[in-house]
Amino acid sequence: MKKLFPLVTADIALFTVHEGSLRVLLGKRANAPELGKWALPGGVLDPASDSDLDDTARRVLSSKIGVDVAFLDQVATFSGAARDPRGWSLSVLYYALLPRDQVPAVAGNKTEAVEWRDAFAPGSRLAFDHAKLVEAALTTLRSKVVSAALPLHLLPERFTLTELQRTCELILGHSLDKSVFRRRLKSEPSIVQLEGEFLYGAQRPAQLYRAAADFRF
Amino acid sequence: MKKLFPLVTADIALFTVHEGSLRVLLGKRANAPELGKWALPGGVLDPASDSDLDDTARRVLSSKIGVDVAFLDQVATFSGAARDPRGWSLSVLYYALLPRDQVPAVAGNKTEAVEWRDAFAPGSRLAFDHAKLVEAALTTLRSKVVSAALPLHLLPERFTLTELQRTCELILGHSLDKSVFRRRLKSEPSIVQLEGEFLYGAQRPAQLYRAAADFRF
DNA sequence: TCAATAGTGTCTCTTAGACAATATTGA
DNA sequence: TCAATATTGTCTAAGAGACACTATTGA
Repeated sequence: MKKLFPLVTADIALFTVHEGSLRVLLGKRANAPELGKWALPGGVLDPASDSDLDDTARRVLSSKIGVDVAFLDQVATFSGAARDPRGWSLSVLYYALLPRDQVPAVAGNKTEAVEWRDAFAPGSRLAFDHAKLVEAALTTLRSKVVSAALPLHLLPERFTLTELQRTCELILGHSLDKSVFRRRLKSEPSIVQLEGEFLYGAQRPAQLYRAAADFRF
Repeated sequence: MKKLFPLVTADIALFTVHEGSLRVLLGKRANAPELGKWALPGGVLDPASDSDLDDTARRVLSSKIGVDVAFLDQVATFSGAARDPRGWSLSVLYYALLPRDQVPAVAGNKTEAVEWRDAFAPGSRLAFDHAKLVEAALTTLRSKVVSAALPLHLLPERFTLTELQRTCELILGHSLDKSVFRRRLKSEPSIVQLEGEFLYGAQRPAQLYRAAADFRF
């Protein structure tokens, strides 16, 4: 007998920047089906406790991964009879961004096996259709970088323009012109200069910035 | 007792151009809840016959409205416990485009009450959260017009550049410069000039064009 | 001829892109 | 001083926007 209801889940592509590359978090599946394969973190909707699917996604990240992300948004919905051996399933895919200085929090927390994989090459044999999901999340992420200040969500609270540029470059996959990049930021209200605060290194100090107070997206 | 499974539906914002404005199709609800209110066409997923949710959407359009659309794409997914009095529900919202010369086919077919409403003012008291859904579909539609040749799906097979421009203007809600518009189309491979074919009216004849054979988007 | 719309040309201004030049630190 | 990176400036070319101009039909 066929099931009358689909399995409804929220899956999350959690991105961060780690060791100089854009990463996505994968977990090793501890249950059948696809036991032992790597998959995006996700969980089944619980109508009793989730007021909507965003809730489901946040609950999964909080309980399974141990992080509460500031930024979470939908990518698309994947559905069908063929994508999960248990039968008809529907996954709403989210993408979330974790500031790179919060990466250690993830590694420490859990006994379950999780890995930060290179987002552009997350591995060849992911569970279910998750290779496709990663691809889709990456496309959405990229499309947002062009116009918006989205990558602020991947940076620490205080950052330099060079750091912001590097982050954009990592996501886009190609280098940007320093001069052009800075010129555009001049008219970007979501980026605020921290008057008199600098990052000191082995060279000329770099001006520090922060996201505007009302910065949301 | 709470339900353990959400109600999964596909809702469709079917757009067309009619009498000089952008329209969206609404149907009068014939069942409770929200009986008598106007809503986007939609239907419950049938796992037995739908291979994925796109299938559900196409089935709804075909059976309830009587059209098979060429273009159908996702907008976003709306979910939660509060949006439908029957309980936890999840709707994947699609938008579809109907060429304006196929509008009569819809009107004729059905005994159920359907109306082509102005997409920017579909009415104040739509069923459920459908006013929000229309808004979201409209935003997506607009965002696609800027860069792409999407409005081709709203035009007859053969069309003039002025017709194409008017259609873009209807969607965007503001007028476009003729010269700029045509200049951009010069480098648009999805639009093909029909050599020697013209539309004759009460003035200078207009060159006819068609969408490129491989045009999908 | 005129009205009406199709289609083209031209000017300016903004901005992207490339790249050079300058500035400021620690070593 | 030099190495390294931050920050700014300059030139050019492409494109957007505004708007004027020409073209071609039916009445």
